Amino acid sequence: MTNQFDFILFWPGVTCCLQQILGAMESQVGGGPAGPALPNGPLLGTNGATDDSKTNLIVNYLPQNMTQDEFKSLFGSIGDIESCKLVRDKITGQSLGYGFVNYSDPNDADKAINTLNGLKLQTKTIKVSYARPSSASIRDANLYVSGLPKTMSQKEMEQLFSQYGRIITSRILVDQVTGVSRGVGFIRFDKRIEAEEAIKGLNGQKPLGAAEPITVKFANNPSQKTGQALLTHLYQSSARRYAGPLHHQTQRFRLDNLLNMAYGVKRFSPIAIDGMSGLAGVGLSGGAAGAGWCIFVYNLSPEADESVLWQLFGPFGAVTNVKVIRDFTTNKCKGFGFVTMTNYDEAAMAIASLNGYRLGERVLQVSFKTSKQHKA
DNA sequence: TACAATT
Repeated sequence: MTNQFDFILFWPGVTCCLQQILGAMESQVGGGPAGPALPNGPLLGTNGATDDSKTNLIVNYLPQNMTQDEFKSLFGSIGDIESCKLVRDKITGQSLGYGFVNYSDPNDADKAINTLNGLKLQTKTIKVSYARPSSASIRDANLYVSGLPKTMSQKEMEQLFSQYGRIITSRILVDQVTGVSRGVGFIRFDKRIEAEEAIKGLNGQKPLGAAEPITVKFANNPSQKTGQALLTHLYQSSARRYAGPLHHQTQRFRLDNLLNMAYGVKRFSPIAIDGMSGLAGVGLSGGAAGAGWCIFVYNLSPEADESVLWQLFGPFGAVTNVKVIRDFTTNKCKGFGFVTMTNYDEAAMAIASLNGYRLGERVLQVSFKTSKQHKA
């Protein structure tokens, strides 16, 4: 593997070759964080001073499964490496998606930026740039921002935050299909104190003439996640659960549904009558899973997962998306979730049937999602 | 307990 890299990287069209080689590496959602600069084997001179500013690089957005050896091989193809480090989670050893490379020759560092920055590896486009000197003052300077107006661009967000300090990276998360903003983003400042000031100044504030205030807080660091939560997350990501005791219930729902239709239950579609004028504020929406009716499901147990929502709503018709809202730290369900259904009639039927339904010890409350809680 | 979002 290492030799393959060394050989192929001498040739033009490196991107294509690399993608073939790395194609076997498993794709993984979630980008690498723009990590804080970390000590990278500093070599202290006799005067005790070190200047790595022209040789030490930070590499962001590496594919999740790239190994230390592959990392070293890729960047070692440019020139002699003084040291390099793929940053990994302390507990699990998983790559955090970024690393550092310190070249012997500043010219090679420059060459690495010109050659490898923007290189596409699997689903990622890697970023290669000079690393800032390691310092406590630049740690924990990453902010998570939510409630942004959907129309706000990354540039506009930067303009809003730039009054508090130097921005190192920023990002607005977008719907993968439509490309529309999800109203959530990240801002990494150069200094932690700048991030603190931005929280003081902007958290709970309305940008420009925005209708709603934004939330600004320190971003959670994936490496701070507990090992248990991480394992739970990995398990939930890959496991496909099958219904146990729930199965007979879904069969009953399906039967109810068929009976209702067979006996001509009134199927009122406001769309056909008044063009949705009576439905302002309810859950018709576009989204990653396509347009549909978003349903709010309340009183789920902390252990609830997506499969229960599929099981409950699937029998009523086309379900394009389900989501259990979890606490980011504990991975426990926060008590509610969302279901998107394509057709109004089927969504209405599901709501009418499932609202008040007892699931285990809990009575579900099911309704169309409202855009704002204070609205009726 | 009541309407998300974590690169």
